[in-house]
Amino acid sequence: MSKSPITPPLQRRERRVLTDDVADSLREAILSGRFKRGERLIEDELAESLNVSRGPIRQAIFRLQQEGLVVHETHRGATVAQISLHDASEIYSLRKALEKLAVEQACRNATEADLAPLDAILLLFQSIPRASMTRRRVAELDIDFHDALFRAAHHGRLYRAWEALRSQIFVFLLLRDGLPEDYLTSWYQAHARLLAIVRSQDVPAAITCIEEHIEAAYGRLKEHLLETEPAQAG
Amino acid sequence: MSKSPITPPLQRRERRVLTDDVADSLREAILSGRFKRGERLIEDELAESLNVSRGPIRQAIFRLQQEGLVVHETHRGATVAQISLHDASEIYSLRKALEKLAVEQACRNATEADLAPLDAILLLFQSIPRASMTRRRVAELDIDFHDALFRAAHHGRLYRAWEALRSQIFVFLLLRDGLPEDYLTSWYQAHARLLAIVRSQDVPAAITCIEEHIEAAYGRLKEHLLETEPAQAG
DNA sequence: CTACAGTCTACTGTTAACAATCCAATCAAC
DNA sequence: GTTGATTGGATTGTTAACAGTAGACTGTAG
Repeated sequence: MSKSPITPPLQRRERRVLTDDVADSLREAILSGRFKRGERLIEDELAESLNVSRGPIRQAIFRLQQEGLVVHETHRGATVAQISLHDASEIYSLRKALEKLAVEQACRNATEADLAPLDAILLLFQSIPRASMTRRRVAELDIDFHDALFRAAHHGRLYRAWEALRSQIFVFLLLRDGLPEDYLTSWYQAHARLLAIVRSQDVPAAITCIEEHIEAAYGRLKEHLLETEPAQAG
Repeated sequence: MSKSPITPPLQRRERRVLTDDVADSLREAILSGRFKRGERLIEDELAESLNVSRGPIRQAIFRLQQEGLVVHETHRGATVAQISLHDASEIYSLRKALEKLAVEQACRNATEADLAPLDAILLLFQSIPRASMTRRRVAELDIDFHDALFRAAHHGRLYRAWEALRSQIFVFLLLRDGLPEDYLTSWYQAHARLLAIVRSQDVPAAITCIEEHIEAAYGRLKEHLLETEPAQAG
């Protein structure tokens, strides 16, 4: 029993492997727009440009497919995923179901240590001058906040389901160009309110709050998509 | 979990590749108990016994990891997943969230053609003599029923989230040994009722119904787990 | 007996060559 | 002009050999 008294601080260092690096590179390339939607991902090309063999490339592509960034068809290769209005509907309806469960579990299971990262993100948000705030920066903070929320739920399978949506949501957050002042203000207020409710462990209030939160986000996205690309109704 | 023999009309024939066969073999071996929980899966051994190289084996293992049947650690290999009470809690809480969304979407989107497979499964259930009914057979019909329900929701991402749980739920359904008469009766009634409500497109009723359905299943499972293995409270 | 260093083996991660498949271009037939 | 077969190049699926790591095993010292 007294084998190793100190467990939590030192975790087994997560070994990184080539596939991990490749997946990160490709993800970044897609999210930054260097690979355009619908573009083919050719294993040989990627292998050469990243200086690895095709093995890790294939595995990374498979992983990105799980994340919804890439579509893969047998013997036909992988392409960067296209998103339509229908995809947005799927993503946000599933997201709402997942986050409702997440806040419920977070209310019940989260310790103060779990919620600290959420505070930190809000603090970081406020510390950044509005002038130097970019769309991408807000998107990162947004994803990080919700990611921390899912972690706080202490629910491994729920977290993995969230991982399958996370990158796709990030894509949506990057879509809009402007960054109006009132958006930044309401962003902070909405997330601070959500965190306060979770901290108070009021499950019904938390569920209502997250529902409104997600629905509002979906509403803004839908409006934007209808404005810019009314054609593809998926 | 029987494969639907009817190919969907006018769709690109799904090309099968070695990885698919390997994944099926391994899944079957795990679900049938030939590979025991916690057992290591050694790539070379599997490759030799299945007469393929290690490439497809590795890919299949990653796929099974996604399904939650195996656990993989870098440089340490894959083992058959162990399930604890905590896992059961995760699986059923997530399942409830997913199925609530599924019935809601099914109420809204499902055509009569989508619901026909559900009728067929119930009919098939009744056509099998109680004497020749096995635990495994009921489990297959159960999974098939819910699988058809998820398909009827017409929600690709939701279906993929369900796929990540499906096999694990199947494992739970196989756990219990007996097959009491009243279980068979209530199984039929519960599923027939659920289908009727979905067909009537009464969303709130359907959600309530599926909640009770999943909670009842979880209750039975928990009771069983506490009886047989009260040690691992994981 | 316990603790620790060095070796050894079994296994996974990676690579590069080989085989099978798709797709577009070409051309013949109707 | 459209349909259907053919062929060649590009690209993915598969294999087998190579490289690196984790864990067990030995032996030694305290």
